[in-house]
Amino acid sequence: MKDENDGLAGAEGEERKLDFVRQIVADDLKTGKWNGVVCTRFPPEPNGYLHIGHAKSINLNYGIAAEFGGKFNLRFDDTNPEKEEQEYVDSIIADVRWLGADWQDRLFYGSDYFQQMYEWAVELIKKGKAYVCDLNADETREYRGTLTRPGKDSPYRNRSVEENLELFERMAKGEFPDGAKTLRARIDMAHPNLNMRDPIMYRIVHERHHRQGDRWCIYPMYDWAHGFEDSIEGITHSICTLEFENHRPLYDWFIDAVNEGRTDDGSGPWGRKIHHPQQIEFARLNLTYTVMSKRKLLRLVKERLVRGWDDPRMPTICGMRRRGFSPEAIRNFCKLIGVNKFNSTVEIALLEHCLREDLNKTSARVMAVLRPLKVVIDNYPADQVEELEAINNPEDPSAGTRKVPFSRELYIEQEDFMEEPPKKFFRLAPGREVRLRYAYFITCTDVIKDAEGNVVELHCTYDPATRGGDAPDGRKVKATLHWVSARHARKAEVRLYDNLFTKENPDDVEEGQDFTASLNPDSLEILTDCYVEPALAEAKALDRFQFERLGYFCVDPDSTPGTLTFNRTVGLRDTWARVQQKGEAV
RNA sequence: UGGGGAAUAGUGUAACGGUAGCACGACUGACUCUGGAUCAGUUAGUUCAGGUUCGAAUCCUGGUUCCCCAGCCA
Repeated sequence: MKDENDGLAGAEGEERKLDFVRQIVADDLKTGKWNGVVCTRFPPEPNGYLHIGHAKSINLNYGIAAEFGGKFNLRFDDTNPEKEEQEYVDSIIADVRWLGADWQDRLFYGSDYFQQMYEWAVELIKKGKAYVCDLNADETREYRGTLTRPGKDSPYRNRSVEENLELFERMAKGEFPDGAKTLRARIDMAHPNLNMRDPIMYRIVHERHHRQGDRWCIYPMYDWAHGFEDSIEGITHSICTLEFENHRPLYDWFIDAVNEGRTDDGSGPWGRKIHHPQQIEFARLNLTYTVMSKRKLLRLVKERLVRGWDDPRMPTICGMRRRGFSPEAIRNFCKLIGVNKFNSTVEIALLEHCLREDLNKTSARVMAVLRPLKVVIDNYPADQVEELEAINNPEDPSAGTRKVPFSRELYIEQEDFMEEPPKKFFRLAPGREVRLRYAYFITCTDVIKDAEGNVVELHCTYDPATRGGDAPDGRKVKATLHWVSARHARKAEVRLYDNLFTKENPDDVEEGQDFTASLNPDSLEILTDCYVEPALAEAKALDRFQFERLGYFCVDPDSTPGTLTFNRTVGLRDTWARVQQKGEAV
């Protein structure tokens, strides 16, 4: 922790630029506002899977704790039994851990504080700051007024403390049906901030809670619960997203209401003051060509528009993991996008940059042919096999080398051959010589076609003097192709992914349509006739590789020794594809 | 129309009254046994109008635009 603390200054010793949240934390540390304590938290509601937007929050909160020598809590904000499930709790724990945030032994549940919250609610009633209201949901809305018109007081607003106490107790005992009564804060029905118009603190819900069982039938609302969850845990900086800015006055009001009549030494009538954290809001992450709201992601899953929460096209953490993302790539992305107070949309290209940057350094290279074209080396002995040495990772010499089998019949990529090549096409063509990576120079001598005129097989000759890939006479070739030996290759299925949506902003649709109208029909392409080099036979789920010249690939959990299955995480930067596109554009 | 926030290259983000910088993208070129990686370079910006100041992205005034709020969701 010490090192990272020192890391406030960059490696070169220059000041690291602090985002506005870190600036606040640094200032608080300087002024001693919290006596040198820093405590943050990530407070997900277990009603969905985590996505890349949550990763931004996790990295912010955990990063601050780590950098400033503080603590980081993982806390489930499980105050609504109707939406929350253990499945989500489990997935969130796994995802936060995978992302590398360490909460040590501080895994908490807001629902564990229900009794304390209940007692504070009783205290507010006694202080005349809360009342039981019999208005139903529709009436409550009517009484609330509108953005421009003030609300009006509930007819139940002036019940006596005794009556409120009795009614609230009976609510908690389960004497009333769902929705019959609420406990509300007595603030100001004419307040310009609607959140302050006597907000509901408790509602009646006869529903089994995933942790509390049937112990409660009244459940606290977010505004009432959240500040106390932070307070109880000693959170110093309660970091949340922009839409809660309007709720901050209420966050503060509730804690101040409890603290009224309390003192620092506990001498007053209500005892010792409770901790009052500072809420700070930042802008949530938006990414081009994807959606980030839980509601929309849930819809994609429920309507089977994707294969599930962990579909590799999803921006969920589990989807990205299955796609082949590394936590490091995601962390670095979060570092680059920064933190601010205004809505912005980050280009997916930046995420892909971070991905490639990490994968380039860490992925073992391997050869695979996605769309095979058979090549016969006519002058190579029919029963000969050579083991050629290949480098596992040019970016990491310690990764060593491996042997790749070479024989007379090979597969190369269909797109690496053109019968009538345009000027800028450097790869194989009739009469042209190219290099097979780590193997030999070959020259195309004959093209075999089927009845429709499709190229189905190539005949070539090889130059035995170029073994290993270098010509002793110093002659050069303009292209190096990847290949696999037909006899030794393993068959594989490869799933290619593209953006899930065709539009930068999927919500940019015509009247009457919704974001599903922007779904990309070509976001998944399954190739079943692929060949990979034999070294891959042992690959395990989630192992990451670079298929040379093609991109980064990851073993899908569906993969079995019999049917190897890979996901394309992201392609390599492809200069040739761009040259081609420009050619088409002209 | 009430209240709360916010505006810096195409995108994301710095500059805290003193030369508007960085990253991604795009485009050149060098190098290369991955048309990858790497390296060098080019491109392009302070929402607008006033004011204060020797000096304004930064301070002040006014305008414009965008986001959030009327769940017994979080």
